[in-house]
Amino acid sequence: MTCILQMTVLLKQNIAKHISLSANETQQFCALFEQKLIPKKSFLLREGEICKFEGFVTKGLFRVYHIDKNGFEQILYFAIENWWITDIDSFTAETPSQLFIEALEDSEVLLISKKDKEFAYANLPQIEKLFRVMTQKTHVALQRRMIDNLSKTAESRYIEFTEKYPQLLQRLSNIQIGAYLGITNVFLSNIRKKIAVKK
Amino acid sequence: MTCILQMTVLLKQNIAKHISLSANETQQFCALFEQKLIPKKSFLLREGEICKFEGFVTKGLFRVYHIDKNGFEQILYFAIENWWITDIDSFTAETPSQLFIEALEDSEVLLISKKDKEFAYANLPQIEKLFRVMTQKTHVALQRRMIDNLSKTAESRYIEFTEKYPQLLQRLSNIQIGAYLGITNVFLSNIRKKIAVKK
DNA sequence: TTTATTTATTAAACTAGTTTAATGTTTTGA
DNA sequence: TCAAAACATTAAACTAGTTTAATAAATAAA
Repeated sequence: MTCILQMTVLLKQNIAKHISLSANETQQFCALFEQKLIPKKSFLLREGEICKFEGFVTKGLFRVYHIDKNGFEQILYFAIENWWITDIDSFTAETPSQLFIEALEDSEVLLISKKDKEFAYANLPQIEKLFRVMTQKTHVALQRRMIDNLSKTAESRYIEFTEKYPQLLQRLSNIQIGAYLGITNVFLSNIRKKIAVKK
Repeated sequence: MTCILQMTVLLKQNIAKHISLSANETQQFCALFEQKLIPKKSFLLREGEICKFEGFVTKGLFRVYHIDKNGFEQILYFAIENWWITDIDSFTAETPSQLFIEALEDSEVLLISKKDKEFAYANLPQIEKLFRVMTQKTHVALQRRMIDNLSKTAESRYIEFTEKYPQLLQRLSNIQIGAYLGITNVFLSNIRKKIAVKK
């Protein structure tokens, strides 16, 4: 387990990537987080629960996914070190979540509660900007993914995934990658074979 | 053409749906918008341009879409009265847009420039919250659409579209609806026939 | 009002991706 | 370290959705 001071270094760096925030405000904001260890295969959130946190991953790997009425899983996103995780819908509206958040590796996160986040919005004016900017960036990325899913074949989506997230590729099974791309692992096997033959 | 005072009523109502803002601040913010008429089939934004505005639709209908390298169109969203339109990526990063925004009917929008929006962020503290909250809601909606596209057949996506946006259905061609759902208009015809037979 | 253009429908051949199932491989856990 | 479970691969039959093309219907333009 990493020491909490060391972990907030990552968080502070991440904040600085989005906005410029005084050392004092940064310190006050980071003090609102608490560390939690999530062992592999355990859940930070399950469908039906109300999401009480917003999290920043400092170690490990999570998947955020939905299970449809036929029992198939769709992965909304993966989160490794330096990524944020939450069910933004359940967190803000305080409604039961339709998502699962599961650790795929032994993981560590910094969590902030809804109450403390509201405290930050009320008392640290720049925090509102931080989350506006971050949500915008996340939204732009999802818009691009939406367009890709509407227009590209599974093969080119897979190739682009391998180019965009090479570090994730090593850490994920084909089943997980398929659930992100929207295809079965069987078809992903075919794609991989086809690509291998080409080379 | 509607009078500008009348149009800002819609804008004020829309703001009030997201946050509570004093009459004074509402007034100051709304004064930053200017009205523009966009005739049917003309463009508010074209690929390659830098998006200089954020817009609020007070009349008419727009589509925000991308054209892929094979010349096919993917519709990111439609916007009718009370919807906001922009290319958030191009607007914030000031990079060339990959999107087109086209009026499908004679339309009216209230536009705010980047400079005036930054003025609002700097001087009207609640405006930061307004756009954080709106971006969050938009993002939640896109997350749901993403999951639907990963898990549901075109037929059920079409049925859900007709249930969710009955007022849009009347105003759009099958070609537009198909480009939103990610299917060809030929296949959409098949779906419509199949549904009609069922009834 | 007539003509040109866009849109919707249908059919038929095709392709991308699924399903089921069998087999071998890797990982996990007691 | 051994057995069980999870994962990856392959094949074969199948289905959802595309492509091309022809025809009819609706809309727009002159």
